[in-house]
Amino acid sequence: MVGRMALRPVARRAVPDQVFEQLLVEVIDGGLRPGESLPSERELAETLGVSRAAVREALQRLSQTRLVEVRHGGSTKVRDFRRAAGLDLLGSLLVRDGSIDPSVARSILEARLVVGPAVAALAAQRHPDGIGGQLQRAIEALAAEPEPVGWQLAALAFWDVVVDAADSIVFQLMFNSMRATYEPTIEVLSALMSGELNQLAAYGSLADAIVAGDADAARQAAEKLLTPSTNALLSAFAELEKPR
Amino acid sequence: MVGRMALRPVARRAVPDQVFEQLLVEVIDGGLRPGESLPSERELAETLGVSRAAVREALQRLSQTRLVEVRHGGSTKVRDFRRAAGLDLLGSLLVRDGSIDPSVARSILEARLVVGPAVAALAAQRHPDGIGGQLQRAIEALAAEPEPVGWQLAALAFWDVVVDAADSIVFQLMFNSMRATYEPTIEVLSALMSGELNQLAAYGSLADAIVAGDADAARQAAEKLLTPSTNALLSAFAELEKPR
DNA sequence: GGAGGAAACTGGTCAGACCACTGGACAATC
DNA sequence: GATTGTCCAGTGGTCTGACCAGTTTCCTCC
Repeated sequence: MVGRMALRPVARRAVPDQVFEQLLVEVIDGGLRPGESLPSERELAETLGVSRAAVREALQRLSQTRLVEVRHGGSTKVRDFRRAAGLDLLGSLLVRDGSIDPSVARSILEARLVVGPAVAALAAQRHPDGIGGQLQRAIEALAAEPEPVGWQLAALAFWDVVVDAADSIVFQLMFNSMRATYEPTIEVLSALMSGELNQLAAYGSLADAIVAGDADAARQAAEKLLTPSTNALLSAFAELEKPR
Repeated sequence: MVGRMALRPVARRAVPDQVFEQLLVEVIDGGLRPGESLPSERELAETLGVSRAAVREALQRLSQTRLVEVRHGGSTKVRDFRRAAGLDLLGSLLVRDGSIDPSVARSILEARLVVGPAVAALAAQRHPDGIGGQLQRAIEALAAEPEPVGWQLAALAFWDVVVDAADSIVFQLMFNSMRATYEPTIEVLSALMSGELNQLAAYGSLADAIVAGDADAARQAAEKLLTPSTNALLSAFAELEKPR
């Protein structure tokens, strides 16, 4: 029975995870430049004091993320992640050394402002059966949520319904990638956004437009919903980004 | 020295790749349903006649793709890939049994029509130094290209310049994911699009708008550039998608 | 100088062992 | 009777060391 001892779960990270992260940082921060060869697996294993299997696992993950290129018999080479990596790398780029990279955050907000309204319009265009009830329930959950973090999660759940209604696998997967990027930072960001987002009415308008099947209205409602928080955060991050 | 014998390189796929693909298909096609448990690694290894290391590598790749959830001590469970997987799964969804899934292709075209103009607008808004020359060279390469496949590659190179100019890491990574999805199918799709895309002038207008820094004009030029091929392919795929 | 080929790399795969964790069965306790 | 604690079988995590399969290097031989 723990009282107010403020105990945190012990972070017990897997060995290949640690190797992966070390190499990831090297690649992203430019310690290993594109075209450069990595040390051999045996060498890395010895250097890091882990088994070759662990190194292999890490390298293979880097390979799947398209950060390196592994060739049987040859040496493993670093790729240019800006030209090769997929959207799933975004999380690693957003959070660095435990803090948020403002330029990446800016980019995320920009993209959200483009994609959100488009998805809303598609959802309205298709407005599948039952969407009204789902949106209703999502909004009720939103209204009932006192905590900022819970509010963010409820907002994600709302958008989840919208994305699902849009019936577009690409936007669905994009949304998944974005959520995977966003969720780990939710504690930090929800604090910044807490004052901005209590605009239940805007969610209502968006839901109405989707149910009505009015694509243009849905697009506009989504823009209206996203613009305030986007601008607020954008200017906050622009401030941080100054020493560029 | 091989003459015209039409010999193809022997496909010598790595063992973990084959295991990965088998499990991937099971998950995507629903042979393994979300929440369901996979057989243990030892069991899979025996069933498939490979070492446990190979199975582990495949499972770990599935895990990174968020298709399964691996828990130390517990069993590995299938996730709902539609709700969890990232944009990098798109390639596996687009091409199935060697043929293209029309509903996925439709979704890609929709997304392209949304994101392309937005990226063009951003590129115009920022219009970095030297962008004019880069666009010029990309267009020249396009003009000089006789083959459909090479034309598609040159078009990708053009967009590469645009995306780079937009200075948005999110759109850059999205573009990378899309390109990774598209490139393997380029032989098939370039044939479908060959008649549609010889609109060099549209590329010119887009480049002009970007160089001029006119975001709205760039957005419109991009729409004008993408709309014809989008509609052509969309209706072609809609035809295929009928028996839904 | 060029072609061929050995040798010393590299990554790929396997086998088997042992560690660390989970979850359920079961006994001890209240 | 419900709760707590313990144990144990099964699962994934890691290591070792060996061998296979490609690449690259470089040296020999023509």
